[in-house]
Amino acid sequence: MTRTKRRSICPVACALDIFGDRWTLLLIRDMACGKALFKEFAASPERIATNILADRLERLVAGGLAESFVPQHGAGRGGYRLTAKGRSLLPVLSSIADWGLEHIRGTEARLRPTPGALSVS
Amino acid sequence: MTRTKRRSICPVACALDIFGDRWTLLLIRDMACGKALFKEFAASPERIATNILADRLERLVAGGLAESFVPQHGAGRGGYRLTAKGRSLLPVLSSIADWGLEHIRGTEARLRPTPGALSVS
DNA sequence: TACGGTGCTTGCATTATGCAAGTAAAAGCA
DNA sequence: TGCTTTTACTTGCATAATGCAAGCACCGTA
Repeated sequence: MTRTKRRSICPVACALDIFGDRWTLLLIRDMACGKALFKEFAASPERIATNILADRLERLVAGGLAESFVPQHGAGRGGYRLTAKGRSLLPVLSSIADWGLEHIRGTEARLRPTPGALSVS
Repeated sequence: MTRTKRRSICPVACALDIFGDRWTLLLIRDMACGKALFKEFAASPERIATNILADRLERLVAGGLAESFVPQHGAGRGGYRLTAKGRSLLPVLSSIADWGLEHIRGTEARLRPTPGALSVS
């Protein structure tokens, strides 16, 4: 995916150029659930490859959907978190989860958005 | 994408294995807008390659999201149309369109679902 | 029966993905 | 302080997906 020139003026087509792949929305999901560290994303059950993970984190930051942060008081590692724009994707995520739960046998809603991860810290 | 074995029990991950690419939801969009013929999909502004189009139509049918049909009275060509399962993706499509319209500059809602294409003919 | 349009398939180059391994820096521990 | 472990990536390479251009068979029309 080159993702440089837009394919049309359709909001769906343009949106899919941003998150129309198998991993991006899963990272948004993880961040919405409070995950922030590289190793936490890598430990998700889907087992994203680390090179893809690094690539997607970079794209998310470049696209303004996520941002990297370092803790103010120097304690612990930094990480990635959703921006307001990234959080605005939660209705999309929710509608997809609803569809999956209803139409794909064997799926379960394990991960739930954590209020803490969604508030502006 | 092998799409054979599921990555996890997460409804989002499983759903993305079905339509998590840059083309599938655009075909759902086109069908929802009343398009049915190969050439109509191929003529959409995003200009999907014909081999990808054939592949996606096959996957949509295999996944039960669309079905091919031939007109009863022999007049005209056949085509593809959404099944009930395919139509159930419209809320997902709608939430993505809403997000795109709000967050991607220059996008416009040109295509609108046609009631005729969504009714059980 | 020639002809154009439609619905594909095929070949090939480019790009994305997946897997395994490697590496530099930070964190933890003695 | 020095050593080890963990973390956050990067790199190399094989495989799969995508994109582009042709080609080809079938149908309807003339």
